[in-house]
Amino acid sequence: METSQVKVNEVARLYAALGHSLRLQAVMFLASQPSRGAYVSDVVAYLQRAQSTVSHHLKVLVEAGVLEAEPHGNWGWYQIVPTWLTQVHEHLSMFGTTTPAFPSGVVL
Amino acid sequence: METSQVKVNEVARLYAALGHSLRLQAVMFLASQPSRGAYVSDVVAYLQRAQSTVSHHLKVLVEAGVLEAEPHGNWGWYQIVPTWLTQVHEHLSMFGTTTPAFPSGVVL
DNA sequence: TTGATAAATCGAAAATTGTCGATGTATAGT
DNA sequence: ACTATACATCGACAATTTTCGATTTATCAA
Repeated sequence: METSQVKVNEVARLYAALGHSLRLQAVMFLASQPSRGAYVSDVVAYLQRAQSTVSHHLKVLVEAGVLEAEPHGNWGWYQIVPTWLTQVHEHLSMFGTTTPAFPSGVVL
Repeated sequence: METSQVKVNEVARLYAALGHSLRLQAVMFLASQPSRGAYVSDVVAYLQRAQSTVSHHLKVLVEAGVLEAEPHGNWGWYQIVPTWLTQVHEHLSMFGTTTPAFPSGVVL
């Protein structure tokens, strides 16, 4: 179905965002901060990559819904979206449902 | 550190494996089967892609630890690794969630 | 207003991934 | 042994992603 296909793409994008070691480390770094966020320059210092590279990855994480950006002055503040873990858990629960909506015709 | 770096790469590979709509659909399809597994030909019929393409994606999922392969005769049986959901939840718990480990209804 | 700083965006090269047809390999049935 | 079937693997091309330096934009401070 089209609607569930949209959801699949959405979830796949979420997993893909976490499916890169630099991005995963960035998320873990942000999650480890007491404020659950940090400035771009902090992430750059932590990941030891070019600033443009880090900006790119942070953008990917924002587009996937894992992070949210909140500029303070000309400092880029990024923090974990409070609900993203819940969303992941909800998505994972689909693997436990006994009767998902799949097209009929595929029979074992 | 190197040792935790290995773990990060491992987890990132797990997310990356799920971060492609075809592979995510394959996993959902297998999870929807009463036996939690299916033959390659069934997945091919479901995903409507070339057999070689499906084989490739199934291999990626096996290498990430999501699926396990078990040849029956010359039929390729693939099934969900019973513990992979647990692994994902374990990793997610490092982000400091208070969400229950398993949504209701999930059966491993 | 001028200069310095932080980060986003651009442009391009390198690396990785996705896709399919063709071929190879092993098994099952006759 | 021969044939058909199921799947893996190969080879090649296309598409996407990753990375960095350079540039641009915006903000702050003097």
